[in-house]
Amino acid sequence: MVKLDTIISLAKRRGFIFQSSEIYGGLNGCWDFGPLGVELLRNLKESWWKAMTYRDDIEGIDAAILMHPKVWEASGHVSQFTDPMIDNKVSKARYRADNLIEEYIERLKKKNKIDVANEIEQKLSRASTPKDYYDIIVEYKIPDPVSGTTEWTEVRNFNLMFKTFIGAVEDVSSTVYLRPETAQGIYVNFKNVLDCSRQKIPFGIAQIGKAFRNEINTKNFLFRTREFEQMEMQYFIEPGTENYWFEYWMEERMKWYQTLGFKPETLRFKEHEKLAHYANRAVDIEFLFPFGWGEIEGIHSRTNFDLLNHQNYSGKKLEYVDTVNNKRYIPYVVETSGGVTRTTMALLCNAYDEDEAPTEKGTMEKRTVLRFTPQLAPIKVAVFPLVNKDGMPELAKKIHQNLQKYFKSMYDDSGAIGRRYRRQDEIGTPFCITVDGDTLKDETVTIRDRDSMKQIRINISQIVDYLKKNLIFNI
RNA sequence: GCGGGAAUAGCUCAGUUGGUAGAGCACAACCUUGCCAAGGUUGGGGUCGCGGGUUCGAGCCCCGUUUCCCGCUCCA
Repeated sequence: MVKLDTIISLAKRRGFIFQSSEIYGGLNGCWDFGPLGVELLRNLKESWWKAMTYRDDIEGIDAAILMHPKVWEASGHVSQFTDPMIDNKVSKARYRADNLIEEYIERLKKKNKIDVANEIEQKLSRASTPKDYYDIIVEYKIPDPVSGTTEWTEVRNFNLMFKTFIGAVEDVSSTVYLRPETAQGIYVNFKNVLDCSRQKIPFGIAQIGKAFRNEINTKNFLFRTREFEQMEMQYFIEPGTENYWFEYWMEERMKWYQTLGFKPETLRFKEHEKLAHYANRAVDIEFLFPFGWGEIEGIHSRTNFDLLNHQNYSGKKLEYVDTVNNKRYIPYVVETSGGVTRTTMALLCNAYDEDEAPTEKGTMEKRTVLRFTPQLAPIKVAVFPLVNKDGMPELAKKIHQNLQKYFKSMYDDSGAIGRRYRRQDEIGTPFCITVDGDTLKDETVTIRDRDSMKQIRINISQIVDYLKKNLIFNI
């Protein structure tokens, strides 16, 4: 397994990913995409957009990041997207207060102190404010597992939503949030899309966009960041059909990740045991990162939780009327929520490989190669003159300029030919075209394949068709 | 948030008991080169993460801080 350091170093060196505000010392957990990174990112999003919206039953939207504050009251984010944290003054360990209490209950149960355990459990189930949690911890003298002491700070609520202000006055009435998920932009537009699109249930709405969470910790390069991009699709269905559609989307989504070139053994489903308040089933698609398994997409059965709450909070009917079967209901939702940023990192990890390539002298040398599936590769094709004379550079440039109309192409005449192949290998360019002496005579060029390093010879007029054939998504 | 490690050129790193910075690769130009990098010549690029302090003098010592990595914790 490749080390994360290796990926970070290559990403920096070749212009995939830079640290945010690097000249000022960086900003914790924030990263910028460089020239190659942004191509990879856009190719990924393009692939998802096509897979989701190039079908009859899904429409796309692009909602604003800033939304009415009531959206987040209705969704439960204002009250529940919050971690009640408590610090032990001796060990300086920090815990989520509710987790601390739950662990204590478990320990009591193991010691057969069932009565006390049940009593605390009762109180925990009614607790919602920081003070509620604090009172339980004090009343039952719950100790710190690390230090064994009961010297606790107050419980403080960390809401994970970023706040900002609309207009000149910075107060409660002007407070808005940066969206912590893109899904709500879809729910609040459910009626609009339904009314304009002539869709019938079941149908979905897809969206790609940035979301923001004021995480206490960022971690593992792009994996946990405060600003990230999501690709989400909310599929609206008739209540009672959620199990069918859940299975359907699990399968569809896993198939899609496989078309991106992920090795099957690096992907798995992970069923959630503890469910969030809005869900009645949740499964993650996980990728095997250098640091272990990590979620890249969540598939959630969200019932009618969100639409029902938006109906209640807004006072606007969000029902679906099925005129054929004479039914009316608030639709259930099966959500597929993919992380664009995380998947881009996963693609880099998955693509990274080292093998051996022959040298001029006939020995073998280490070769670094990013094995992106051709459709995702930042640069699709590079064009070289074999040597810089006899009109080869001019002809190669002409071929490159023509290809640039269709594909991201690169021209390179610097250094030995083998070196130029290696440069392209390291950034994952799937095809390299070389103009040589024969090209001047019979208008044929060689096309060299990144993975096999094998070459075939074709006519200049066939290049575009050849590349098109190999660069179209097969989904 | 805790513990550990690290930060010197784009990357990987060296830098003597403190005496005002080097290598390899990369990059640019030219030459060479007839298919798998590390031939030649020349060149650009660093206030040693940032801020203080000690000192005649700090990349090196001290304090603070930022950022990254690893392990815990956390991830409605």
